[in-house]
Amino acid sequence: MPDGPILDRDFYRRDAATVARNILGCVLEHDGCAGRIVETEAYLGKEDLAAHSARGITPRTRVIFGEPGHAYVYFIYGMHTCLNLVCEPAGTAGCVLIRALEPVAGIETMRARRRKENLRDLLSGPGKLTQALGITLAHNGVDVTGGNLVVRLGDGSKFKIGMTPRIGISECADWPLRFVIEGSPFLSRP
DNA sequence: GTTGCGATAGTCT
DNA sequence: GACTATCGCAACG
Repeated sequence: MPDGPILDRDFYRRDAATVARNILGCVLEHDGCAGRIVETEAYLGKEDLAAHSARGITPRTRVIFGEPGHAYVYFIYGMHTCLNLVCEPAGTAGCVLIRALEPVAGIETMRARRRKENLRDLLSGPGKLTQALGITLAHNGVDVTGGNLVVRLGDGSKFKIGMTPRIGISECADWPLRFVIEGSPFLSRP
């Protein structure tokens, strides 16, 4: 299992694009399953019309405006859940969508949950990784700086960061806020 | 390997 | 009542 230090709240108390870039290579861990973060997207506050927080605080978006270092989990397309990490100081909206991971630990459990054998089918998409790790709507609002859902610092290995437009949105579709570990075989899309 | 489409339900207008 | 920050499978080449 990974043993790096858990990222603290100050790590998340910055703008979403900075956190999205800096969290690449870190390890997301939940209940014995873990994966290295290889793909993220930043969602900003008010001027980012693609963000759920763009139209202010609602029952659903409340946690995005809260303390950084918490999980924002939402339900989409009638069958999938996606995991975000809340950034920016309390009162300011901003979050990072975790889009893809490289399998690190708990691989047999993840295979069983996904009903797929191939490592590249386990965590290569926002809906897939929540299913593989066992993350549900019950995790909405939980603290990720301590508990059974945490992010740890990576092993320090070097990689090249790529920037592209975000996937699956129509507003602000040309903003380069998707960050990837270039060349990783575990991305949701190259 | 690539493209196209249907499934399915919460959230907001 | 419209619209999704998606996925998997079927039909092609």
